[in-house]
Amino acid sequence: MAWTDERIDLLRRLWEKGLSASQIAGEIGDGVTRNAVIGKAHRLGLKSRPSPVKTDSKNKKASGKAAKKDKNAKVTLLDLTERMCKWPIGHPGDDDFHFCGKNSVAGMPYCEAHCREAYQAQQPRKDRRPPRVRP
DNA sequence: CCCTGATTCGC
DNA sequence: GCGAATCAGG
Repeated sequence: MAWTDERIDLLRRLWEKGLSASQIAGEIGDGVTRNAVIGKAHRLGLKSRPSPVKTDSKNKKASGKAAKKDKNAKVTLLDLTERMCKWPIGHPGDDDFHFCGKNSVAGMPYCEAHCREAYQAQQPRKDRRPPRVRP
């Protein structure tokens, strides 16, 4: 398969749209793996941060008109599932208190972004290059 | 075990 | 240029 302009364009859109590499790969199909997507994306000079899943707390900019989703769709504690980010938004007791609700990383209480938030930004990997052992 | 993107490196 | 394998991390 070749990266035609169309595909590249699609990749760009989806990537910037916030879809995960695996999602994009699945979207394109045709044997494209997430690695291929990431590889290409990287090559294209698209983002380069450690697993970003945008902390989109900020509502999207409404270009003129926006087909708003459920404005009252707040993720409450009761809406949380095992795989949802339990990052609190607002203060407990507050009327606006809700949760991030994004897909959380398996085993983690938060989504990747918030996990990283909870801990610390990833340290620059300076020395990482153990020679791969391959015949 | 699920997943994320990053990087390397033979092709 | 491509992407599988690998890495690093949660």
